Amino acid sequence: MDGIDRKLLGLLQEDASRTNADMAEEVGLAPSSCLRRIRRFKSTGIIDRIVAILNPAKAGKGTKAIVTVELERHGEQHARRFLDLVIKEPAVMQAYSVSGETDVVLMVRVADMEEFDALCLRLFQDGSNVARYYTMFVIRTAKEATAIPL
Amino acid sequence: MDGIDRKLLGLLQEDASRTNADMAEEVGLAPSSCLRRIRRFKSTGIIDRIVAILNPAKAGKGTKAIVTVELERHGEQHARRFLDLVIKEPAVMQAYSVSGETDVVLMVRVADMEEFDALCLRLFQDGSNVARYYTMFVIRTAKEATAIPL
DNA sequence: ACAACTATGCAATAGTATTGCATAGATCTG
DNA sequence: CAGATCTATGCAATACTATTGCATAGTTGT
Repeated sequence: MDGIDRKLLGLLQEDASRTNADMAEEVGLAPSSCLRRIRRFKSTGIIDRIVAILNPAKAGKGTKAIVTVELERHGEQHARRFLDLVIKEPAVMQAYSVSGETDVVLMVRVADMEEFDALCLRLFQDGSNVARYYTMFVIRTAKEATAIPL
Repeated sequence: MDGIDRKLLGLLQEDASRTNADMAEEVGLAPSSCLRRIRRFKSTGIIDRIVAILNPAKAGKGTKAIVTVELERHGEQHARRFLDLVIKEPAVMQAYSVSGETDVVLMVRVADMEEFDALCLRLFQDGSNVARYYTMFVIRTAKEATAIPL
């Protein structure tokens, strides 16, 4: 993992649709050498996957909410049961167990309030082990990057 | 935007490194027709970009934190000034103005606590208009998708 | 019912990734 | 320190893939 590797990963995190020859020139390598490094990234798992990032508004999912959840019963078993429930929902894009006041944080993408309401009914119904939940609706997205700093 | 479009966008959100011919067969189109649809996604902006998603741990940024921020002085001018400050930090991957108890939510990726500490010193110093901030460290990532449900 | 527009498939072409091979550099070993 | 081993590199040939022109079929609007 040298400077060229970091530069390449940076380029790929910004735009993975560029041609290999193009990126090779930018980092100062021959196309074949460049390609072999990129392939190594994939085989070692540093690059997890190559994906298309959609524009949320144009994809009809313009509403984003951050939901913090306080569980009723804590402990491994109960926590896992709730998480297993939420990760099945496509609208729940991220789900984290966290330290602090609450136990779980969910990042949710929906079309509108109606869809959000329906989701909450499914996730926070009686028996889903949720004591309370707090919703923060995203008013403005100042930054939404996928690139990890290197 | 028909069923084939949604199927294609789904495939591209999962794996954008597949060959066009491959995906064309899966959705039941000729390669040329499939390619034209994908190109249209890009030109209309439904597809924002194609990127490499890195494995955070293997990229040396294994620590993630969700930071909620309460501003000292509210209002457009002051809020924007703080956001302009935070979006410059590569470690701040997402930054949102939100409704609710706090004003801003940051999603932060760092290597370790030392790096997090240094970041906080830069972001929450005197004069940055922050009244309080609350940090939730991610203990377990149950789900971290980039795909928007269609 | 006709015209205009759009999407499709085929086949030829252009562009790009991929591989084998010889070489240079780095690292290890006795 | 010399020799051996391993790894990365560049070049050039090859294989693969995207891309385009064109004729056709389907759809929409008047």
